[in-house]
Amino acid sequence: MARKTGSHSEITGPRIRAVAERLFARHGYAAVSMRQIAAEVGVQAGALYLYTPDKQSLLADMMREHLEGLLAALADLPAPPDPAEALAQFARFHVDYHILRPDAVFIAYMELRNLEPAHFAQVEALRRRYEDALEAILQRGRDMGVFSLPDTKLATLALIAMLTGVTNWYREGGRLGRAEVLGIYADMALKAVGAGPKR
Amino acid sequence: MARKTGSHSEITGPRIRAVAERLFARHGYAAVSMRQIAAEVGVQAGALYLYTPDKQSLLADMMREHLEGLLAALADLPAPPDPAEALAQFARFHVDYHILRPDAVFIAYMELRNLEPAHFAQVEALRRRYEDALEAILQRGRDMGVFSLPDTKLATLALIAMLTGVTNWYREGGRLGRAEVLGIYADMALKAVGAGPKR
DNA sequence: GCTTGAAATGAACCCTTGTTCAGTTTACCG
DNA sequence: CGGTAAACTGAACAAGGGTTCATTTCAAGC
Repeated sequence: MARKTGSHSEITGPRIRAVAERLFARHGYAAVSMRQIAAEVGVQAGALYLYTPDKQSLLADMMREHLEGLLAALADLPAPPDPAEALAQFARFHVDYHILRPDAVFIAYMELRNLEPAHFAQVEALRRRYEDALEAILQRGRDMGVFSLPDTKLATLALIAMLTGVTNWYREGGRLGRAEVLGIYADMALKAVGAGPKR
Repeated sequence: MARKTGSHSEITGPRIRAVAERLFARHGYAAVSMRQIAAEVGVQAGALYLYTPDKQSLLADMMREHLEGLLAALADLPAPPDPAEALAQFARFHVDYHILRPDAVFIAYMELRNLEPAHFAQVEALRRRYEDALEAILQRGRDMGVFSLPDTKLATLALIAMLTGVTNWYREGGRLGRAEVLGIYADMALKAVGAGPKR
């Protein structure tokens, strides 16, 4: 039988993913070598291949899992009937989720170009599904006359860019607290689409 | 004397920068080799070193020049007394400038991590100056009571992220024209800070 | 305690990297 | 037309890349 206590496989596997995520985010996928990852994990480079078929899969799996987690968390939210409330909830959710995972977010948005076509298509489809969720909210708000939007697709991308930008500067323990930041971004999002902030 | 007509140096130099810009934007600095650049220019790798001391300088110069151009263009704008007008002008300017140079923009925002500390400091200072220009507009609008902003620094970064996001999707000849896009972004920016769109 | 097999080593594989440089080409100047 | 210097080649360098694999380690189960 497989070993249990004392076995390292259940520790090394996740550690590789964690280290790779941090290094990829910090220096970029192409700039990080398998030997660097191995060194930080405390293992030889060859050992990495017990946990991943190759470097590319390490990246692709990481991105896919991040986006699947994001979509799953989004699906767990209630669906408020009021579009303004739905948008405020989305904005808070998005900022909060991204603030807590800056490395994964950065990689998912920046390393798309380093994916082979097959992996790229998978990841892009997931991202598209997420954007569609926001666009549906905007569409409904516009149909109900509470949002004023010349173009919902453009607004979707503009809002996501604005909200995701939080990862560029937010640091835990900084000048602004997390709750505060969520509120400000949600307000800006609501105002940007022509709805008053939720009180 | 130096040759003039027939000399390639005044052609090869700019071509190297142009090719490098496109490749860095497409694949990332670390993923592009000097041999790839040379091949696209139609020259041997060694010849690149007649025009740049090393690969790192190629990147750093590119980023510095982009940001200097951005700041110079910004400085050429008039300074409208009305904050809302100033913000609308800034938004239009930012989107327009970025739409026309997607590769340079992408590199300036994404390859910061690949700069050596000395180059990084220079580039970061330029970017900071640009952000400060927008923050000054927001600050003045808030002081005059026409913008409602809990935090001007956060708003600055949120707006820049939103506006810069245009490079993620805008393509010349697409569904929306450039003028149209400028207008929509400017409106969203104004609304986001609590000012009505300029008419 | 001995066997077993998963976990990890460490050396090797071949390829590509950034960079250098002695030598060749080329087109202008005098 | 010959000399000159700029522009470029092409081969070499040492270092590091991703990946493989025969071998060693060692805790778990009998």
